[in-house]
Amino acid sequence: MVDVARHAGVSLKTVSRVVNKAPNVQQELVNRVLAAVDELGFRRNQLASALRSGQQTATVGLLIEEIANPFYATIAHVAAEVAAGFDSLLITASSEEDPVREERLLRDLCARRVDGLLVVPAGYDHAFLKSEVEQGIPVVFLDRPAGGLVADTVLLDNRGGARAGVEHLLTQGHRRIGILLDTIGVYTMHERLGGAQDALAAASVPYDAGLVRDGVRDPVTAATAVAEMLDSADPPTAFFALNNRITVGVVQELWRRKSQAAIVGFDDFELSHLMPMPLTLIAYDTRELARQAAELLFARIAKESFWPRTVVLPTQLVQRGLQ
Amino acid sequence: MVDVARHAGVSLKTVSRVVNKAPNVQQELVNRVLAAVDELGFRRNQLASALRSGQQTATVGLLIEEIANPFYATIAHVAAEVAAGFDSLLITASSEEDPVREERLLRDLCARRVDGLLVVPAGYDHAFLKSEVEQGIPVVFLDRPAGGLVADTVLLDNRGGARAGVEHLLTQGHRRIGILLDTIGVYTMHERLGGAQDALAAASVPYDAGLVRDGVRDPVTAATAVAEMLDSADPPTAFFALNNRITVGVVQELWRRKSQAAIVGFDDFELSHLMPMPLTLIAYDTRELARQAAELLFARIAKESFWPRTVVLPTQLVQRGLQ
DNA sequence: CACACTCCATACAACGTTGTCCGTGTGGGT
DNA sequence: ACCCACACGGACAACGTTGTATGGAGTGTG
Repeated sequence: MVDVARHAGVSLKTVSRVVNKAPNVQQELVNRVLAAVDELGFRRNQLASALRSGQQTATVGLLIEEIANPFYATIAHVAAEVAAGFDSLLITASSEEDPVREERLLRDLCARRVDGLLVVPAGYDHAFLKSEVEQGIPVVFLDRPAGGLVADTVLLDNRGGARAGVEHLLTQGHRRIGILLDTIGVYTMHERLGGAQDALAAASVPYDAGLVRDGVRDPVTAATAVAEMLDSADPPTAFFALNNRITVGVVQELWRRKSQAAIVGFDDFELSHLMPMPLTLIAYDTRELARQAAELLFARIAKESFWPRTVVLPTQLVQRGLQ
Repeated sequence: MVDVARHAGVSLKTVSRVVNKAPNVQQELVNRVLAAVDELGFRRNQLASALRSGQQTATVGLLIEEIANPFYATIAHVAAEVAAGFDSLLITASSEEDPVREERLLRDLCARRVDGLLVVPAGYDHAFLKSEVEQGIPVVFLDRPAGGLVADTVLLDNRGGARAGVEHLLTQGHRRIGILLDTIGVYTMHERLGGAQDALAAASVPYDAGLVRDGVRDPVTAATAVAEMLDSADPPTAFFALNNRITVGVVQELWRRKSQAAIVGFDDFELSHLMPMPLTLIAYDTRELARQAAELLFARIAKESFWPRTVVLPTQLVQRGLQ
């Protein structure tokens, strides 16, 4: 800035005024300064600026599990969109479902003095964020609730959606329903399984733990699990897949052996309508999930104070696949 | 830090030494300081740290078109992985194919003093980055080359891949091949179309501009274009889709009308093997593309000096879809 | 001609941290 | 008793920017 001032023949302070679009500067000087800025290729140092003038880094942290997953990619997209509306950029970090990594990344983001945090929790204890929150960094959790911390949260109606999905199978006469899920420890999986159990109980269908498989991490293990269950003595006539990767695996195996078993899956996915068999899916608006969370965060950043909110978004039963 | 020093009964300087893991500090003092850090919830201010000690923000900028697109999501994932290996975080920004937005975002990233930039260009002129590069911010371009700037670049063999794809159709006897592409102005599209023309010319098949449709932005317009071409007087017997969104649209329309036309598509995609008809796809290793670019960038950041490199990665013809 | 007002220069401190230099005390080796 | 390395404190400047304060030149007003 000193160079720019010299080059434009004005004072350092005037350059600062121009760069910050402060009023009370003659148009001619503004032009001279801008010309000098252009000529010297000057860019104001955001670090120094943020350091000096209180705390506005115009940067927001987003912590997700894995950016390659379309669900989180959508969240990142919407969050970036909302952030852009507030002239902010997004630092996206992936915890890979590892609570240790999660804590390290969140601390790092705080050290960078981001204006706020959007977090899809991987761990169960976020008490370590308490001091940061007290020091004024707003945090909004989405998709999963925080542990040991009262904070704004935006969730999906996992339980209600799962219940509706299983009810759909029950009204079609299915009584033996294979249920496939990823890690039971993850909040969403736990809730969805709970919803399925609710539906079974409401219809007085006994809950058979032998029909439930957990640790189904990807399409391949899902296909294997389906094969085993279908080859058992009393096979299921329908499957409930608790996420879209599992749904894909189930489709693959059922199609391979031309099975007529029904499928209900949690999560819609991009090419679901091109799948070779009818699917009933529990869909929801991922964009809306992210939008609400991001806007909540920026409301907090703008110092709007209100009690921590928890928003729960509805799900919807839809029919997909080639008929 | 002053508070921490007081609380631990040591000097400010010693706290700095401990926080920076400098040698020559007694273990007992280290423990006292760390205890005080923990108790007061102190986090070193990265901004101030980076400002003072030269330039190491441990942050890298990634500019892509759109994070919701799985191709870019994969790039973001790998870039973040590599960055994590260097204890860095990623600021991801989406240009949405808008050169104006691109320039604004890149300037913003430079103002934040990122250690380096990974850029998938949207515009054609990146001369404005020259001064930044001279000031020491390394830039690596990927998937598309930069305009008006000599810099490290990692590309795919778009032309060779497209040529191989069309050659595949030609050897199967197809002579009328419908070609569908997105904006011709985009580098990748231009190269792929060029490769297709190369193949046609090599086989002495006349190039019929009536068989080429551009401006095919999504699956729906692709399906419409396919319908129109099939309903024309002399319909194509095969289609070459220049990206995966177009491929999906072609599949949809061909399946709807039970057409036997052949498909070759550029880009593989996640559920391609579950598509209801055989597809020949030009696949490539997106992860490798991103990995090479990211590692090139960090090599530059580590001040390894060598002539700007251009790396071109091969493509591969693969068979997909339910047979 | 005194007065207020605008526009700007100059000077200085501060944001939180780190590099440098110097000074001091301690313990170990000759 | 000597020297020396080591561990630490204290003081200060600096990174690039912005907020505050002060004063001066120029313009317009009564």
